[in-house]
Amino acid sequence: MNAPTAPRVRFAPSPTGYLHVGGARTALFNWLYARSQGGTFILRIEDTDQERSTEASYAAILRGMEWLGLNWDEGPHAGGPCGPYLQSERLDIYRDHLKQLADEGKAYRCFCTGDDLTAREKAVTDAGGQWEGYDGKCRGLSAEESAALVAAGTPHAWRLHTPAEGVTFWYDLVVDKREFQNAVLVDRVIVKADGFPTYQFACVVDDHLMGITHVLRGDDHVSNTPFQILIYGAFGWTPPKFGHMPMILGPDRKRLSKRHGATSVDEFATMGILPAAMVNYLALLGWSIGASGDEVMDVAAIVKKFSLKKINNAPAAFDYDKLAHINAEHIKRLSPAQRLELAKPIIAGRGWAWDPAWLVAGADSGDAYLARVLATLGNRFSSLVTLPERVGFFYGEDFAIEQADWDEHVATDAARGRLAELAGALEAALPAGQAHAATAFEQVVRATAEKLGVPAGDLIHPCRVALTGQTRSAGIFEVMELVGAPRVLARLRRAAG
RNA sequence: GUCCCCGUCGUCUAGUGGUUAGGACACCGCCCUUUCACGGCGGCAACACGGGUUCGAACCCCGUCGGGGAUGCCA
Repeated sequence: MNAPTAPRVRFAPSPTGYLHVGGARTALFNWLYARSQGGTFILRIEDTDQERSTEASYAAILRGMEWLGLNWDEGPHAGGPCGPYLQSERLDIYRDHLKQLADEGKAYRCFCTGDDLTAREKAVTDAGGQWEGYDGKCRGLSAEESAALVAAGTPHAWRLHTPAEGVTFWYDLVVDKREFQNAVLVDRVIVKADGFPTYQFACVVDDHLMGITHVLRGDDHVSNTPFQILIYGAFGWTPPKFGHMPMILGPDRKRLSKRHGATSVDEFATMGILPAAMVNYLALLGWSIGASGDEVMDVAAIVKKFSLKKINNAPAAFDYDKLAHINAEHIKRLSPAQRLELAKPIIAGRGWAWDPAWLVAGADSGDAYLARVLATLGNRFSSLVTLPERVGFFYGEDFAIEQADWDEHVATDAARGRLAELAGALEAALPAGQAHAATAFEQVVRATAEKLGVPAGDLIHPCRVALTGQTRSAGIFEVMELVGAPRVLARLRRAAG
């Protein structure tokens, strides 16, 4: 019986932008595979594009990975036996490997410039032909011609000799057998004129040297795979297993872009999405937990259930509504203490602070007060971004007032009269200078309604708008208790005009 | 254009020859209720189309259409 070797997988982003959802999903699935199989997850930075790679992007990617909780066993900062993990620091390795292929006649110098290529392409298409990629012009250069050009200082790239016939295929982890006619593959560049390897070359060399066993990547890489398999073949290496995951599309099933809304994990973070919710939603995109089971899962549950077999093979549309739902479910499952930690910086960020003069029993500190506020919210606390507007009226007098609600419920003679009546009753019934419980407020409100001969609701609704500025809030008596009698009276009188 | 992949409610999906085609999000209605939310109950809504194969197709085959990807000295 063969002991299965622990898989080694990697996420290999290029630092040319923020960590977007597609990349995050790819990273997540690799991470999930490693964690579920007891394997190793490697982070490798593919910064071989000198033009586009930036420090800021590099930092953004690491930040995004950390935010999502996708820790890597080998990679930047973590180190590891196969480093360095930045391709720009592995140039000598690629050079040595290129030399091997060159010596064996498997790679050749190409002196064509980009302009040469576009000119030839234009010539072909103008003649009504079909340009099918590099035409192999420099493949036929003799050693002497090549040497002469080099001696003259002509810049050149290196291309791989690819076979003109036959097929290249592999058994994909997601879509079963995939095959390409070698005839459609062209001699692509493996080392650029600036001496840097192309993605195709660096990726293969590194995956091999780093012992990668499974390459899980986006479906947009499918057409790169046969060429890369040819590179493995040129070295005499055994390719890893490949799995190509479906793309993530925008809600309109077009390529996901900024115009659809947030696309970077940073943006989701500022939108108040919890990392656990983001991971949960991303896991649900293109993967299914099977016939039964709760879709709302923490990371441990996802790791436990994860299986490559359940990866879908059709592109999936990103649904912001469902993400919001998953996020709300995660918030709902948080303990009061966890919610408090989540809310504290948001409240502090607004400059809001508790004041003992509010006379709220049991709230003898900012944390204790906020904890009680959050308790009244209950499941209404479903989004980090809407939290301030939900609790603003607990922290000051300049809370937002819904004008339409105010006009309808407060700004009428009848309502004003009732509110004035209620204010008077509260003042008379509730001793000043001390805290009062919700039940005490309720008693007075109901008694006043009875005295006025109106349904309690006729007093409650104007009250809610007067106290909170909105028609929606937690139970109004709990609100009164936490706003505290002094402020309740002030607001009622202000509303009563 | 060429090559590759995909095609179940609007969306994410379950389903691998026989199901009243299931769940979730969204949407609608009812209940609960001092409002909102939560919760509960119910509803709307799908096998892209056309041919086969088969006693029987969402499931297998072919074609069409539709969507996506690739076609770089980007990754």
